[in-house]
Amino acid sequence: MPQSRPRIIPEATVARLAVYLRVLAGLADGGRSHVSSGELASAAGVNPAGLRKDLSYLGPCGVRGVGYSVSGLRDRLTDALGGERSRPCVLIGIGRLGSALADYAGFASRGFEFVGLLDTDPATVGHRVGGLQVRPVQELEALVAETHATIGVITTPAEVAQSVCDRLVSVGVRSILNFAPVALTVPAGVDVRKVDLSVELQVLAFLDQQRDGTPPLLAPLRAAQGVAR
Amino acid sequence: MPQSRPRIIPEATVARLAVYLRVLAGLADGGRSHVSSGELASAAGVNPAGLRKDLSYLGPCGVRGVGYSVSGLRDRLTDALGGERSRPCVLIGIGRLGSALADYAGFASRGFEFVGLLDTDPATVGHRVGGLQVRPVQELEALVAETHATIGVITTPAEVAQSVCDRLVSVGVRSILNFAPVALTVPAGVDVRKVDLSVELQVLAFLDQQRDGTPPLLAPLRAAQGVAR
DNA sequence: GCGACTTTGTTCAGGCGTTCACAAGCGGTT
DNA sequence: AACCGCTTGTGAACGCCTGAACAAAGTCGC
Ligand SMILES: NC(=O)c1ccc[n+]([C@@H]2O[C@H](COP(=O)([O-])OP(=O)(O)OC[C@H]3O[C@@H](n4cnc5c(N)ncnc54)[C@H](O)[C@@H]3O)[C@@H](O)[C@H]2O)c1
Ligand SMILES: NC(=O)c1ccc[n+]([C@@H]2O[C@H](COP(=O)([O-])OP(=O)(O)OC[C@H]3O[C@@H](n4cnc5c(N)ncnc54)[C@H](O)[C@@H]3O)[C@@H](O)[C@H]2O)c1
Repeated sequence: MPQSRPRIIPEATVARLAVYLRVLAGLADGGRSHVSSGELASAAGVNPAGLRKDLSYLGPCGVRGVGYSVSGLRDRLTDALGGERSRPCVLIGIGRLGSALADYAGFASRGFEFVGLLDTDPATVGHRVGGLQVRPVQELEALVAETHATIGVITTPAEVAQSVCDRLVSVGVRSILNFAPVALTVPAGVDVRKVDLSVELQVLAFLDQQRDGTPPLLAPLRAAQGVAR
Repeated sequence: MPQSRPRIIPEATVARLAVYLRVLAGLADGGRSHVSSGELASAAGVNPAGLRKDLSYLGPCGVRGVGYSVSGLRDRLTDALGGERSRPCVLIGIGRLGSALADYAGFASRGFEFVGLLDTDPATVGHRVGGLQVRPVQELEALVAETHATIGVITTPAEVAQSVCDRLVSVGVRSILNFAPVALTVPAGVDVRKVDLSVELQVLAFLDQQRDGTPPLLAPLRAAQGVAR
């Protein structure tokens, strides 16, 4: 009676589970059969105790005194994060960034497959990118209905991102990854994650200034471990 | 005697300040002179009270009963986040993703300027991308010394990311933005921020499954406001 | 078969971040 | 000049997450 699943998993933990899963995939390729929490944590760049806490949300999945079975834990994590089934995605805005994403092989290996590339630019529509032909954005609704895409990725200019988002939501897409520098408004029940590269650079600039300007009162204290977050 | 700065600013707040700054830039272009915390928060996709708390780290910068001066607040934020000075950046790995970043105009407008593009591939070296010529990666050390670059952006394959990172650190770069799916190890005093797109998709997949699988016990409760994080 | 060592799983405390609610302050109006 | 409404700034409570210490448990060696 494996009835220990119903525990809720914090979103921060989910993000780390995805990292562990990738590390485990690498270890499995390398032929390793077992790992300790310490080694896995080091490879993932986190605290060993935190890693064990994260894994404990899935119930016991290691063997005391030995560690974790690489393949066993990988399968468990795969399952917890949504199974192995392929997740069809649509990508809207096939410019420089969109093309890079469409071409990227690293998504397919995790089960994320682009089933539709959409753009308005007549010069772009019709081109093949990453094995797929770019289609006019007018076909968005039909394409989502046809392919049952569940994830929408927005790489259009910021001005049109909200309207694209609205169209995605209207045809049932409830998971959206947004690269445009705007805050999207969506109804409850729809999840949006935003990737904002300018903000990342700006935070680095701030930390840089803080380091040079006020060295005595650096906020907390960085772990001497030297492992980045 | 504007001596109220020494307060420390949480990193989460810094990231939001960068968002506010972008919204303010847009409002200034639109000719607005004042904004209320409510309007600004709505545009940034955050809670109004939280926004005011964020701004309070900079000391009082609004007028009660009126709101915030758009240009005044923008200047204050610009200053807090590292000033207006141009921040020279080097980009290593001019593949699909690297090219997209090098070509992007949105960074320069915030003061981030790429002063060096580096790659190993002989087929890529010499090409012009975004107004800059790609240089062989052997010149990394010389280029950083010459341009005084303070930020390094890594878009190489994961296998070589750590070695590239080490070289950047060895010549004094203390701010690194990493797109490769590995946890970089750096000495104390160096800041690394990681952008992991596979993880973002994986989190969306998890939320999707959670929604369909266990609707009754959704973790906290989503804000009815419908504003995404 | 037993003991000791290794590593997990969990509990506890501390810190951070977020949210709500209210008092203080300013402008406009009478 | 005083009042009223609007908006900021802040204090406090709450919840989440992180980091560390401890006990349970299984394996390996003898
Ligand atoms: N390129 C980067 O490195 C980078 C970095 C940070 C943020 N971004 C953001 O990502 C987004 C895309 O950036 P980019 O550099 O690829 O820009 P881009 O101009 O190269 O590409 C945008 C694409 O969207 C298409 N498009 C425009 N309107 C559309 C619509 N209504 N429906 C469908 N497609 C439409 C355009 O035809 C174009 O192909 C922008 O919002 C940008 O701010 C990009
Ligand atoms: N393209 C995407 O959408 C995407 C998405 C998520 C993550 N990533 C990650 O970003 C990184 C780059 O992705 P990409 O799609 O641009 O790959 P890519 O293969 O197109 O580009 C990588 C570039 O790095 C260069 N390179 C290799 N070794 C180098 C070295 N030692 N020094 C300098 N340059 C070197 C290569 O010549 C190539 O030009 C990868 O780590 C990838 O996992 C990419």
